[in-house]
Amino acid sequence: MTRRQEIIASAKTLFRERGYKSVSMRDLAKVMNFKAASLYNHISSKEEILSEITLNLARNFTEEMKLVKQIEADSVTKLEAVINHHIDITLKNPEAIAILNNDWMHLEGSHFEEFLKLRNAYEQDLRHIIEYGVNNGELKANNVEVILFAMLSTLRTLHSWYRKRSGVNGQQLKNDITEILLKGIIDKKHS
Amino acid sequence: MTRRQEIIASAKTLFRERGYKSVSMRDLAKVMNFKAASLYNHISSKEEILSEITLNLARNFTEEMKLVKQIEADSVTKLEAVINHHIDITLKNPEAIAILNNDWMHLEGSHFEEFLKLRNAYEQDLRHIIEYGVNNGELKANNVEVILFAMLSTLRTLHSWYRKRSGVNGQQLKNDITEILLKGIIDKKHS
DNA sequence: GTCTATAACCTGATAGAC
DNA sequence: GTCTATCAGGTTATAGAC
Repeated sequence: MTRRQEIIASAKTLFRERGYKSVSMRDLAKVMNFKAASLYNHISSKEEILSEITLNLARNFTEEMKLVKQIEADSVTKLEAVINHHIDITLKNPEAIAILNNDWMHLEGSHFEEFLKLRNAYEQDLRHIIEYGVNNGELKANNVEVILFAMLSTLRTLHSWYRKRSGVNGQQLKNDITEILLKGIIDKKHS
Repeated sequence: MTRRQEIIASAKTLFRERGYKSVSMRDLAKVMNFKAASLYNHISSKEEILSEITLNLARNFTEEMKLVKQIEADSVTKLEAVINHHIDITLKNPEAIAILNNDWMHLEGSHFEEFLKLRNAYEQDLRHIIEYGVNNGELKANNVEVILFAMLSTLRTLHSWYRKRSGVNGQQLKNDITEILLKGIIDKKHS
């Protein structure tokens, strides 16, 4: 692991814990056991650390969505694939997801623009999958935007819940979340 | 509206837009059309503004949950009431909810402690409603924690989605979200 | 109740010795 | 590649004139 990677790894922990704006370069240097000035031999600015963390993750999501779009399947199967990919990424990168959710607005210039582009494209792809399912009768004719929002809200904040109960079984989590999001929580066998 | 209330109203907009840590007292004074020092005739610290915004809202949620606990009804009816209350509060205070979600960790001392206490109690009350429903067969025997998390994630981030499509009908929103959270999105009539 | 001035400190980032 | 020293500016908050 290069020094640069170590810096980014430490930043992930601190940024997640206290927020990007509350962590100073001196704070970051302290946990690395050297001085703030030395950080600049490995990175060129604080914002570069933020963009490396968030844009790598956003590109990761974009790649996974590309795979989902390529499979030949119905809408529900594709939604299950999106959920599974999202959970896989969350279990591997909970800190980066938290930072992306909370601090993306502190990206600057072209980094900010690239992030918005990737996020909007991801949402648009998921919207199309849902619309397709509504149009062919797989999904209820609810407001597509509300379905999209409910799914993304749950998936995007999974990291915060997973943190409190780590050690949870990944496959079990996928099953539970897929069941709840797609089929709801009411037991039809009742009453 | 007192000057103090005007300051807090302006702070709600700025804190939501850029985050508590990124808004300086000079920024806040500027939109009020006076100087930073003058703010201190009406408030005693920046953190006091944050705590007023977030703790008032958290107490509001606690009161609504108290009403839900008092009604005599089954689990599903209580969950519907929680969803309706949450949506009502969101439509009235979208800025405060965003700030509470993103910046609660910047509360200090007793404010921080009170917030955690209120939030944990709210989650615990909701957990009990869900557990009751699972035990009497109303709800599926999914992981209670996953159900709790999925509901709260959706409700807590509703403000961000509502912002982009304001003017949405409140009752329609309640119906859609209740349907999706409780009954899922798959159309059982299909295949 | 708002102002100017300022205290005391923190911020990201750079220059240059070693 | 890490250090010390420092720049140029920003931060919350206070003192005291008006």
